[in-house]
Amino acid sequence: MRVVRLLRLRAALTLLGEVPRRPASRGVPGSRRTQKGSGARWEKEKHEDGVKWRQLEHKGPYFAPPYEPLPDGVRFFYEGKPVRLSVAAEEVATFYGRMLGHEYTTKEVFRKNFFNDWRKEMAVEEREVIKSLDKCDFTEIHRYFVDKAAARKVLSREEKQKLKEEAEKLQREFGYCILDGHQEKIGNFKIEPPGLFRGRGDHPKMGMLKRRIMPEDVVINCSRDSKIPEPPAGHQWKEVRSDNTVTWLAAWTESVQNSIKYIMLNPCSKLKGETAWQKFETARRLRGFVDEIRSQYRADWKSREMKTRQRAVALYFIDKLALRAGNEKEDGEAADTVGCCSLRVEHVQLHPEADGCQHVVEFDFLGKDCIRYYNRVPVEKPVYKNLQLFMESKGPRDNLFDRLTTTSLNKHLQELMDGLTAKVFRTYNASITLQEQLRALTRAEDSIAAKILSYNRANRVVAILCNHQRATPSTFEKSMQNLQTKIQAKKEQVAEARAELRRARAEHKAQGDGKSRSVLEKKRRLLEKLQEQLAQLSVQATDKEENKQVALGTSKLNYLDPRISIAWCKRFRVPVEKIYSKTQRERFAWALAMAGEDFEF
DNA sequence: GTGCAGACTTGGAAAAATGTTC
DNA sequence: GAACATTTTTCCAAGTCTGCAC
Repeated sequence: MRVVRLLRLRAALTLLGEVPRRPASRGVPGSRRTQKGSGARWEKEKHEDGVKWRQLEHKGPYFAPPYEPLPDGVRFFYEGKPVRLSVAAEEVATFYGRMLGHEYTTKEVFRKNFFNDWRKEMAVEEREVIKSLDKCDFTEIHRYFVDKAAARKVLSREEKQKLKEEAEKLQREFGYCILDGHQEKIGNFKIEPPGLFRGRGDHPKMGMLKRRIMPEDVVINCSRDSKIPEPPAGHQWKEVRSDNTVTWLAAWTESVQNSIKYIMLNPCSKLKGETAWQKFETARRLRGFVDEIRSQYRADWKSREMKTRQRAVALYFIDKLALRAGNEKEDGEAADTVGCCSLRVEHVQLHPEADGCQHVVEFDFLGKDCIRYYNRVPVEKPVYKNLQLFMESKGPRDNLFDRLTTTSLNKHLQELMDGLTAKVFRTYNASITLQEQLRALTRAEDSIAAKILSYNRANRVVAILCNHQRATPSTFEKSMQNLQTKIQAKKEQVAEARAELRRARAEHKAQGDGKSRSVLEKKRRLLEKLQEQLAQLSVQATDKEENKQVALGTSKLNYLDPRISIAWCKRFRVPVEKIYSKTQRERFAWALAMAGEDFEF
């Protein structure tokens, strides 16, 4: 079902993609064209190459509170008998216990990894006893956490207020830093608490123990002359360094994948805002190059070199289908997912004819986060022929583009345009699509609600292009039904109001006095109001249905140049709060400061 | 080229906050 | 003002891409 829906929406998208593109109007960061008001905060500050700051001062990260042992009444059972666990073993048991209702705990890999790591935390005697997860009973632990969550929900107003104030205090104390003389918000000032690793899809490491991070694991980054953050009492930092070519404040190595995690600034900070702005400027710059790049890769489909042909076909997919680059992954370390360059023969099927089109390529693979990408696309004949060639005498597990890597692809792109990489195409195509869609869908005479539907639809076209999917919300059916009930009720009200208006009209005709006239006017206004409400409700229903399995957030936050949306709001008199929430407006402060209603991507 | 570490962006799910209805 | 629905924010996993060593 989902696949069919996406396919249909994609077909519509392809059609709209045929609309001729308007010539680029190029704006340079800081140029008059793109700016309105001073935007001074967003003038690029002159740091030499690679330097991110002159001054960085902060309080260090906030650590998860120490483990609180379970109360005596909450027991763990093994083979039906209560077993008292050591604190270390109990803590890890609670990580599993609190997840009992979750699907993860039904997965064999998760269970196996958890049990394996749990046993490492046990004392020798515990290990002697606890030998099989199937004989473990965590239900009391689970219930304890469920009750605890429920108790939090029913706290009194005062108690809730107190908790809120405590959180705010924490935010004030650890949530900000000073960067080059300005106070900036930190994105994630809390060190990740210990728990069980929740890898997505068929992740081979799911269920493994994510160790508790101690100050001794943490590297602090701050300026030499600043007040060095105090480690928690009785502890010390792994290292304190002063590296102003990076933006992170603190870092540690996570125990499951052995990768580095960072404390970084919030997206509303100047530093993050500037990089986002730069990213969109690079994508805008691509507008001026894209025609030539397209003609070049088309020419390269006929190259004598296999490597060049593969690169040209891959680039075509990246451009046309907004596929990700697809870096190589170590097998066994993560779920088996692919992007463009790592596609295997088994991920594509060639159809000489399908859906009434010639040369159809069927893609079916798991992309980032194990989200399935399924698409059937008619391609140009040389692409089709090349794919046949690339697949010749290969097994299903072989790489489709065996002569291509993301590094070589990006090296090539860099030669075509300064700063160009595979991902820029995603940004470029997402933003240009939003702009085109808004132009095609918005009508100036529409109501605000209808304009917002148009905006969401434009946003949705982009999300579908980028394959941003979500699980259907669990409450979807029910809430849809509620909405339908509401619509039905409103329809009845409208019918009733219409009848009343008819009666009032007759009454006025008969009486012809001022009183009946004012009644008539009142009835007319009522009908209008109800009709408007009905229209709004049905718009809501349409939007909801179309959005069932599409996630709009990622494209909105990462791929769509906010200046396009802001300009649209200004042009069509839609309050920007209808499009961006408070945090989103803070994140896009740079764009709000500079985009006028005539901004063009 | 290839492998790896590091730094940063992008991603959906889950939790929390807020709004609506009875 | 409780119960439920919806929206917003937080969380942290999973990508991209660069630079360096060999």
